[in-house]
Amino acid sequence: MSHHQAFPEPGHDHNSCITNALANAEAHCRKKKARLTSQRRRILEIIWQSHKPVGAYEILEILNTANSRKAAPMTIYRALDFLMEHGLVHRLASQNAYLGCNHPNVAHNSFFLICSKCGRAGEMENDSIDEAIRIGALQNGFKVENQLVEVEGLCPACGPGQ
Amino acid sequence: MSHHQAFPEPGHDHNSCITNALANAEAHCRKKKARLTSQRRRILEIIWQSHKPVGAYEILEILNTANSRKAAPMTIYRALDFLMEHGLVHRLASQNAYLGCNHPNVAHNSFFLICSKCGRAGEMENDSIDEAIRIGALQNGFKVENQLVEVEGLCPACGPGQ
DNA sequence: CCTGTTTTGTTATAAAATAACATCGTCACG
DNA sequence: CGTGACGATGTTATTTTATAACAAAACAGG
Repeated sequence: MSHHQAFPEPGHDHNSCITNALANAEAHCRKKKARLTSQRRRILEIIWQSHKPVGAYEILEILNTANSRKAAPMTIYRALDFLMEHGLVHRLASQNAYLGCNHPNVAHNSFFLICSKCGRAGEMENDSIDEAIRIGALQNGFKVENQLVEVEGLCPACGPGQ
Repeated sequence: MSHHQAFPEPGHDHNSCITNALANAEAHCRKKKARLTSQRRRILEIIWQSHKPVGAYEILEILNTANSRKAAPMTIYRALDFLMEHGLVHRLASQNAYLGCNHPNVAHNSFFLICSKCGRAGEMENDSIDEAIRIGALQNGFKVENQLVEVEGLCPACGPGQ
């Protein structure tokens, strides 16, 4: 059993995911003296409403249905920039969408698993993949700086067993 | 030494890359009874002008500077759809750009190496990476259908040795 | 309280991709 | 040699995603 599963159980207590993520974010930002303003916090909270990656304009719409003041796209992208800079959110290039990260403090190369059925996404870390990529690249004389791994398939809840 | 290098030498005969790629494309389409029309061929040729991934609108511009008839973006995207469908071109999600593939016939999971200095990109295949991803995913109860690996770093020509 | 910096607001625009429908070409079949 | 159907292209409009540029507000630190 790994220290954290990429995909939570379907019936899990998601409120605690949210609470947890926000608490980690608070702590992380306090330590880094970064300003997790209420707006940024709110947007992070929206991102954590589910385990599905969320598009910037989706976030915008959610924010604006809740608020009477109407925000512009820039607002979202600026918050996302901040959140990504501090590792609180990752961007999934294959989806143009954003996913919360609940362990911003730990340095990590992330791999993303995206369920083609339910749309949820999970993050994992894996030294073997890292290593295989590093070696594969090196065989081509290539020095890795940065890697992007996004895997589509079936999550535990949607997989063949179910 | 592998049967094909992801990155060609800086001084290589690039005309032969182009010729080669187009010939492979012709052959592949003939076999598959797919219609590599002159427009599609032309766009493939533009993509092969370098080993750098090219954006759709870049292609458009190149096409339109050459021609008096002005094409619309749709034209490019349709050609790209065709070319991707037949494995003649891959899309790099991290760049919103397209890269020619010179071995459309061989079934392959591609990994892409993208040089952060010169912008060139190379394709490689690697069973170890495949396998590491499959296993890593499986440890999270996830069944892989499809994977995306795009690695940024320094190519042989730009790397620390140079 | 002032002051410089960071954050947010606002408007406009760029960049990437798709939708919908009309027209044209080509090829197989009669 | 038609002709009819299907695939390819043309055309216009629109959607989706993201950034630029500058003004106003909020805030930390002295």
